[in-house]
Amino acid sequence: MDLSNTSYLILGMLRKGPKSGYEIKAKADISTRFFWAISYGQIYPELKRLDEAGLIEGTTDPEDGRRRRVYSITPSGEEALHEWLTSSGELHSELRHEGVLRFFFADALDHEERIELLHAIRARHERVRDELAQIKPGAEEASGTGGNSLSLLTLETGIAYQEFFVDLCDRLERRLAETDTTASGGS
Amino acid sequence: MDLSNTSYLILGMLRKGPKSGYEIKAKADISTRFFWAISYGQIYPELKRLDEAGLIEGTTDPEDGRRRRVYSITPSGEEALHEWLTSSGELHSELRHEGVLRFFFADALDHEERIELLHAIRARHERVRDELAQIKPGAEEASGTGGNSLSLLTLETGIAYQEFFVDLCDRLERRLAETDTTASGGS
DNA sequence: GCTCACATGTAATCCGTTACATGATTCT
DNA sequence: AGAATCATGTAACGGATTACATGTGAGC
Repeated sequence: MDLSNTSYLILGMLRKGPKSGYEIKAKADISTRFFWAISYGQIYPELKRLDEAGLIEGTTDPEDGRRRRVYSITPSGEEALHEWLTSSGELHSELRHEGVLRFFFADALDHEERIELLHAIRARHERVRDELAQIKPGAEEASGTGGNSLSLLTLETGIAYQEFFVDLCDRLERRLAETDTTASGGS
Repeated sequence: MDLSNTSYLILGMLRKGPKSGYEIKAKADISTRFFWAISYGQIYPELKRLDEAGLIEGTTDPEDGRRRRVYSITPSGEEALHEWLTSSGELHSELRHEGVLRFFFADALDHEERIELLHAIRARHERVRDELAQIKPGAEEASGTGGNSLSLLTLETGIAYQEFFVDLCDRLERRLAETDTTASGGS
C-alpha cells in the first residue's frame, strides 16, 4: 500500500488524538487547508483504507444515537508517519494561481484594467489573511495549554504567505505606475 | 463551450504570436510553469477544442518533412481572452506544499530532524529560485526589444515567491532555536 | 549510424471536488 | 416545529500527469 500526502495528513491529524472523519475535516479547514486542502470525498474512503492497512483503528462508539466512528493511530501508523516526515527526496510543492496567470497576460489590457486586476488579486489575499488572523487567537490558546506551537508557527506562515501577495500587488502597482505614466494617452 | 484557465493560458500564449503545441509547452515551461503548469496531455486536445470553437486557427505548414501544426488566435479568441482577463469573481488560487504540511506535523520529530526538514524545504526553494534567475537574462532581453515587460515582472514575482520560502525557513529555524534550546534534553 | 531535440498525439490513471443521499441531535 | 450542526458515505465528474506510441530532422 502506498500512501499519498493526503493519507499522511490524516495520519498526522490522528496522531494529535483520536478523531472522526468529520473532525479531521473541521481541523484541516482551520489549519492545513491553505497549503493542503482536503475533502470528505477523500477522507472517508481513505480512513477505511488506512484502517484495513492497520495504520489506524476505528471504533464505533456505541454512544447511543448519533452514529460516529472515531479513529486512533496505531504504532505502525506512527511509524509510517515518522518515516514520511524524515524521508528525503522531492518535497512536492505546487501552486495554481489564476491571478498571477492573468497578470502574465495582462499586456492585452489597458492600464486601468491592469490596475483593477491587481486590486482584485490584492483583495483576495487580504481577505484570506484576515480569515487566518481570526483563527489565530484560538490557536494561540491551544498552543499555550500544552499543545505544540508548530501549528501556531504554521498558521503564522499562512498569514505571512497571504501578506506576501498583498505586498507583491502593491509593489507591482508601483512598478506599473513608473512605466505606464508616459504611455497614459498613447498606444 | 466553457474554457478553463488552462484554455486561457493557451489562448494567451497564442496571442503573443502563432505557435505549435510543442512551442506552447516550451514557453510555458520557462514562464507560467511556476504558478500554472501545463502538460502535452492537456495542450493537444485543448488546441483541437479551441480550433473547433473558432477561437484559434491551425495551419499545417506544408513545410515538407517534419509535420508541424501552428495555431493563431482569431478575433473571437482575442475577445474571449479579454473577457476572461477582465471578468470579476473568484480568482482561484491553490497551493499544495508538502514541506509546510510536514512542518505542521513536525512535533512528531526531534529537534535535529525538524531542522533537517527546514533545510530540505529551504534547499528546494533555493534551487527553483536559481533556476528562475538563470532564465531572467533571456527574459530581460526579450522585454527590451519590444516584448512587453509583464512577463519580466511575472518572472521577478516567481523569484520573489521562492525567496519568500527561503526567508521563511530561516525565520522558522531561528524561532525553533529560541523555543527548543531549553527543551534540548527533555520531553 | 546514432543520438538528441523537434513534434504530435492518445490512453490509463490519479487525485481531488462537487453533488447527492441520508439521517440524528441540539438549539431556538 | 424547524433550522443548524453533526455525521457518514458514494457517484459523477473534472483536471492534470504519466506513460506509451510514433515519427522526422539535424548534428556529431
